[in-house]
Amino acid sequence: MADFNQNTVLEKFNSFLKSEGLKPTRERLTILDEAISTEGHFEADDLVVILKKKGLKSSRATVYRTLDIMAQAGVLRKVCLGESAIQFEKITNEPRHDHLVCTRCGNKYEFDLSELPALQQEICNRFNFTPIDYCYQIFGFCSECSNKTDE
Amino acid sequence: MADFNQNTVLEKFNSFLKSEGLKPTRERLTILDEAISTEGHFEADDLVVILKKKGLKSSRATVYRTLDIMAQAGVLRKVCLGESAIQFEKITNEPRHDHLVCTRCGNKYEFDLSELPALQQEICNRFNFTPIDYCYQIFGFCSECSNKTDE
DNA sequence: TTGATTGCAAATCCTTTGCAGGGAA
DNA sequence: TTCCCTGCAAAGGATTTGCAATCAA
Repeated sequence: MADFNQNTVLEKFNSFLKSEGLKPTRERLTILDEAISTEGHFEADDLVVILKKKGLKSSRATVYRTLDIMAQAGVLRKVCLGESAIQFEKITNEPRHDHLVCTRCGNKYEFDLSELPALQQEICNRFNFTPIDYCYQIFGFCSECSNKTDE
Repeated sequence: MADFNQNTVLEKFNSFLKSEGLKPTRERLTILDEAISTEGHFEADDLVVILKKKGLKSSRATVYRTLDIMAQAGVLRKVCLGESAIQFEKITNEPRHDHLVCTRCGNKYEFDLSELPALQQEICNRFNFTPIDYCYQIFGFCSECSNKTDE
């Protein structure tokens, strides 16, 4: 189970829906549930497949539409990890981690740069910018792949 | 004109081509030239349009293929700025800047976080990871758009 | 009832690919 | 001659959209 309060997430989602005049339909709640019980990253199509496998019908269009709403609601965030499809991950209360992405084997390694929030806030202050989210990845070769390098 | 040595870039590109057994064709050099004389970000299609406007014919396929080679050669880098198309920007010797992206109006603001390289290197050392490039953006509302916020 | 929501299929957008003709060594 | 390159058009993958039927308040 998730390491953060699912009820809080549900409330957050519901209150966002209400504030936007949207309805908490069965499809939306099912997709929310599946999305936040997924560890790590996933893309829209992964969810379509999982839901289908579980016999919970939700059209691809609805999944896309709902993921978008969840991102706006601050329940999920979009991450760019060099894949062609958009990756999503749930937003938790844990300290935010970012990723080292090996461009050779595709493996991803999480790291936690504790200094980043403060530095980031400083920049935003300077620009009078209200940060909502950020995206930070380092691309390169992981230790295994560095050794295979033939140059 | 660019604020870095174009000859160096040309040499870099040419030597990459040679090392890969590729030819410095007229099309490739034209595309290189146009790409590195573009300030800021652009996407593949922008270049197609510009080249067409200048009467320099280059098919869309060749532009895509060449931009990819340039990225491999370390002449351009791909940036993810929340657009649907891949954005490119030239790699210069100037200190690397990153972006604040306003998700409301789409404006982008450059910032320079001087502490980042050292922190990043520290992380890479810890993972024995060889960094090639990174991607860092902060999304939110710019000062103008914050004021318009209706919530 | 009324407006929001869904699923489907078609449409779009960005990017890649297959292939035949053209070009440089 | 032998590869490498190009342009074209078709294919591809991800995402969005139009619309009629359906659902929730």
